[in-house]
Amino acid sequence: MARWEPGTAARLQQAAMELFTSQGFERTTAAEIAAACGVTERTFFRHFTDKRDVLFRGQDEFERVFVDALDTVSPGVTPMKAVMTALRGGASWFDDERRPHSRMRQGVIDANPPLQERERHKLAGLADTLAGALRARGVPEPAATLAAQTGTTVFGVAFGQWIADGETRPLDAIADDVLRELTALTGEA
Amino acid sequence: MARWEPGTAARLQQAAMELFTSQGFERTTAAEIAAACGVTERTFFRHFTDKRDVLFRGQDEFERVFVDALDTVSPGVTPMKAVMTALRGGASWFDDERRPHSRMRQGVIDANPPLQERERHKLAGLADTLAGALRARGVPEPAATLAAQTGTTVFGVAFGQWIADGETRPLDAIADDVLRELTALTGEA
DNA sequence: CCTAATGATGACAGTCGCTGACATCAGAAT
DNA sequence: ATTCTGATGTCAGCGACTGTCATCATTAGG
Repeated sequence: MARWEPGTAARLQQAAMELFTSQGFERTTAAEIAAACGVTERTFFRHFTDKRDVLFRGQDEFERVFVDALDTVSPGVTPMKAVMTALRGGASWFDDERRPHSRMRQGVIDANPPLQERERHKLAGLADTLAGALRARGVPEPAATLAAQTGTTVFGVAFGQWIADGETRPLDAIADDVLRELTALTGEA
Repeated sequence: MARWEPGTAARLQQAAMELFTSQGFERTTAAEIAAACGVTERTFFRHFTDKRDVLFRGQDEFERVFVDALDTVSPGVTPMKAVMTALRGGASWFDDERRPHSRMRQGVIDANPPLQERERHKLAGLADTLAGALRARGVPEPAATLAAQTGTTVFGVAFGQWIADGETRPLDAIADDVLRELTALTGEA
């Protein structure tokens, strides 16, 4: 038997979610989250780089799903098609079982500006990662950045729809629709 | 004659730019910036909501240039064309005289992750504002958000090119080129 | 000309986010 | 049995940021 309960990080994440939900992000201290798990504030900051990070861990793994999907695409495919394949790969990570949790999580983020700022930063980081992967495939700039950013835009809009009340379609299907809409929009200009 | 030197906020911004440039963002304290202008730390935080804000003030005015340009567009124009008009309006704000200052400023931001995060947040805020203006014009969702976000993507890429070394073309011309590239990309998918 | 309202600032205490340094101690490795 | 490892506790401390009250030159009003 271990000296400490395992999964401290996961328990801290869950405690943070509950506390942020019940009393808000600003009015929840890191020490409070830690105490809820029976550890000290110092331990909290050993698991997470800052207070916002507690809701965004696992993103690295999340990014890898996108990149792995992109790597399966044969070299000749156009950048946007490659990005859309990456998106569908990432979308598969958000299966129907995950939808309720994603809804709650997004509720917390939407209610707290500092968390929105972090989320946008993470999404931008995904775009940077995808752009780098495209450049590694030989896509020149600015096409690589444009395709990657456009892809994350599509993903973000589709995700917002996916967690909307009453929505039941899978994320990848929504993303396809959103891309069609965007293609129509740019085609008009 | 005024009791205090006027333009305290502007002097704080300039002092902050110099200190961030010479010794970095993290290793510059708010008290230090304030002292460089002969005021107290408390006064610094009366002018700026937080330390990062000192480099991002004036954005509200900056956003209005975009929206004002959008408002000049006649109602029947397609969303993307309307957004591109807004972009050209915003681009006119960055005239050639402003380019050296923008280059320095971007250098500081690129060197400091916390500032990058704030910049992305501000750019996202511009997208939200534009999307709202589009909805006010009768553009439905998700077209409004897509057009607005795509527009800011184009603007961001064009801006990055505009401040690149040796670049001399005006921002609006670059933005037009970037949009053409993006249209070509989406047309392939 | 006197007086009161204004408004940017100083002074100060305090909370909280976050870090560095060192000690602790159960279990794994040797 | 001893050493090593690694997650944790403890503690001191800095810096970001806020609430509160006092100050005082300027300005508006009488």
